[in-house]
Amino acid sequence: MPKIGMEKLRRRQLVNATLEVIRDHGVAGASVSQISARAGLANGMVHHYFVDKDALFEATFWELLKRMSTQLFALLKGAKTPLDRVNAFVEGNLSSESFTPENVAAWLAFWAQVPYSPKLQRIHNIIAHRTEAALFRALGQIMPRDEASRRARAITIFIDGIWLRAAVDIDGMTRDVARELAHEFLGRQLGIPAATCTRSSHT
Amino acid sequence: MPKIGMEKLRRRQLVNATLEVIRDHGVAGASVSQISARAGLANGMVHHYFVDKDALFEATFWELLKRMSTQLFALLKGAKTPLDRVNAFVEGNLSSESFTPENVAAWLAFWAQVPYSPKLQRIHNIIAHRTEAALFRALGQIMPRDEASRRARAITIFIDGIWLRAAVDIDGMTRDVARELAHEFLGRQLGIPAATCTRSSHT
Amino acid sequence: MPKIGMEKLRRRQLVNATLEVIRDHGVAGASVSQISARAGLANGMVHHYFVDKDALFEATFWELLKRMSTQLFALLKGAKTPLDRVNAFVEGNLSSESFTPENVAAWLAFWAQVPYSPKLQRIHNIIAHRTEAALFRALGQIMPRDEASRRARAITIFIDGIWLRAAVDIDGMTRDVARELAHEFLGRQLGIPAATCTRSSHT
Amino acid sequence: MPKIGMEKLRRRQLVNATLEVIRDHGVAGASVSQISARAGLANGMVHHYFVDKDALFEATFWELLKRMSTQLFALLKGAKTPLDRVNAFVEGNLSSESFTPENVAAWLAFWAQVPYSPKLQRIHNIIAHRTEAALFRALGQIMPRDEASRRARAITIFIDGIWLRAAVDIDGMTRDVARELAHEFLGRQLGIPAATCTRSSHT
DNA sequence: GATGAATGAGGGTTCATTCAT
DNA sequence: TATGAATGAACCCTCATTCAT
Repeated sequence: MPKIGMEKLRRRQLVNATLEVIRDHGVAGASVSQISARAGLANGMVHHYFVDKDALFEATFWELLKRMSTQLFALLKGAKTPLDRVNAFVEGNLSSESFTPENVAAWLAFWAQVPYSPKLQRIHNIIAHRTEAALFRALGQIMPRDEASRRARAITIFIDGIWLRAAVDIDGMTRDVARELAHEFLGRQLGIPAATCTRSSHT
Repeated sequence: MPKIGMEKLRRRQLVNATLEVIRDHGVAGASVSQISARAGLANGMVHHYFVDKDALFEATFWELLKRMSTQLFALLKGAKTPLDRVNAFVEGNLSSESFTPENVAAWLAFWAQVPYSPKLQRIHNIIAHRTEAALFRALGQIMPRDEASRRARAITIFIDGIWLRAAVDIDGMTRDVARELAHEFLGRQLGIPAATCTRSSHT
Repeated sequence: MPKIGMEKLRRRQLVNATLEVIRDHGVAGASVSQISARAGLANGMVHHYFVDKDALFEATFWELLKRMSTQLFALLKGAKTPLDRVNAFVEGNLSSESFTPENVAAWLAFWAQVPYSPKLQRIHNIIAHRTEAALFRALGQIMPRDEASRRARAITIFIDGIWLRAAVDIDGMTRDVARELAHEFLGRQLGIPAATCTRSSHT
Repeated sequence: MPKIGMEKLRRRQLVNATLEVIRDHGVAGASVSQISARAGLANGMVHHYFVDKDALFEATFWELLKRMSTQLFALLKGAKTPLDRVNAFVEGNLSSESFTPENVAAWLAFWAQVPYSPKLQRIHNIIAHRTEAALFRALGQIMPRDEASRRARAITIFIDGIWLRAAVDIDGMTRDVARELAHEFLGRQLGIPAATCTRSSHT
């Protein structure tokens, strides 16, 4: 009998190792040898479980987005009012599970690759659309549709900006600072004092 | 006889070629041979005028940021009122000289490298600080200092978000769309209807 | 309980798979994984039944030569006159069991390896000698010994040439063409019109 | 000024090294590192002068065929009578320049690859056709066309058989033996005593 | 100043082989 | 017996960098 159930474990190991290596050394430093070493596995294992280095990176991208959207949609589910849902959006995008140095670094790295990889582009489009749509639905209940659309866009852009900033200024852009900035921004977008919004946050 | 003035020309050629190659193939594809080929020069020229590939990239990052701030500070100079200056800030960051596919792509690429390169980090810090300070000075004339500081930060974050979006969605984020988004955002930040702000824009 | 008689079956499976893979992808493409996959077995089975990949190839070479000589010696046995035996020699070497794309491809592949593998060399020598000796004995009954020796050599060389041609020109060198060529050649070697020889062919 | 005219030299070095390595270790052992080491060059030089390992092998195949046909067509040119030309064909194919262990080994190696490489197949077809046509033209002057065609085929097959034999039995199949065999065969094909033919040989 | 030949480390990948199950 | 997970050497190839010219 062969070792069973290794696949899932190994794939997770490798994906996690990829995220760690990217965080520590950037995409340029994320070689197959570095990654497998970090995972505590032999060089060849990468190709035992992934057809390609690209496939590993793709899987890592998916994992990254799963981490983010899992949290996001969980919070969205628990939200009662439209306003709650909008707040959940911000909190989900800046939760302690999502907004980690690891995720931030990898996210930026992948983002920079998107224009040159049809595969990543596709994944990115799916997620970006899905996420913005969730926000749009929430906003659509408290304002006209086209207004909601424009505000949703602005909000996601701002949050992207926060992530971007966090990548280069990990000390200045802590999670708390990020959330404060986001909620204040949200308040202005919705015409509500920031304090009110922030109060409803949790985590 | 040594050709005088070649150095400046060659360096510019190589820097421009670097930007073009990054735009077309990403950082990963920006090899020394690709770059020198694009510049119409021999392979070895890169190391004749730069100690390193890193040095070339450094120079390219400088050039990139120079392109952006040149326009910005020119517009700032021409601005009369504080509000003009704030608008100039947005226009400068989204001018037709700055906001090109080439610059956007390279900017994101370098941004992703910043955390792993002290040199790039240093450059990035200098420029980021200088830019945000300019905005802060303008805002400081129409609101309290700490308020101005926070708003300046929010505005730069939002503009970064726009650039980021442009990098992956070059069709959806044209310069016109970008400017509209930025001015509307500005209006909310300053408590002024967007239309008013936008009207004062030029270029 | 150990399944009895598995060994023989498995070895045959693997040897056959090797021949098929070589036919389809060449020796270069005949990796252990390819072969075991083709045999419908797990990767590790090869080393369960053979010490080496080399050992598997060795066994495959034996099988190949066995296929060829089995047919040959069966036909020789049934031959009555010396001339029958000579004809049987040609027919045996070009029988429908021997002269298959699979065998031809593998035969050439192994032949090319012979000079670099003592093991294969030994096998090749044994078979080559045994085969040529059989032909020599038949010819020895109708001509002087040294004449018989030289003719035997020429005939085997010609038949090898036919196999070679078949390997690269499978369409031009069908079995029928091959047999016609061989019999005509035989006729000239024996000073007999080809037609006479050919007439005695069967299969 | 760069080192000029290196290309031709380097390519020749690499091609020769390839032939030597194939002779000594077989195709399987002809790795890029082995080849460049044998050529006294760095590993990377192969890809400086050839796009591929395949391209190097292709060039080597061409060189091989050039070596053979150069000699062949030189001899053909010097031949006066049709019979001379036929003899020249044999001598050309077994000349001391062509019929070397190096060439024999490489030729067999390439031949074994032909069925799996369209490129090699094409090259092979060109040469095979050209060579057989030369022989056919010579024979066509002393016998009916269809007869000439069949004999030409038989002769080339026999010579291929000799080369094949030489690959595995370098001691038994010296050039002298090969020539004797070929001329005797030729004699039978043309209905002329071998001695007559052989006498006209040189080198 | 300028070329591109040359180097060798490191990249991703394949593969024969071993071994725990 | 049989599996396929695991290893690590070796493969082909790319690349930044150096250097003779």
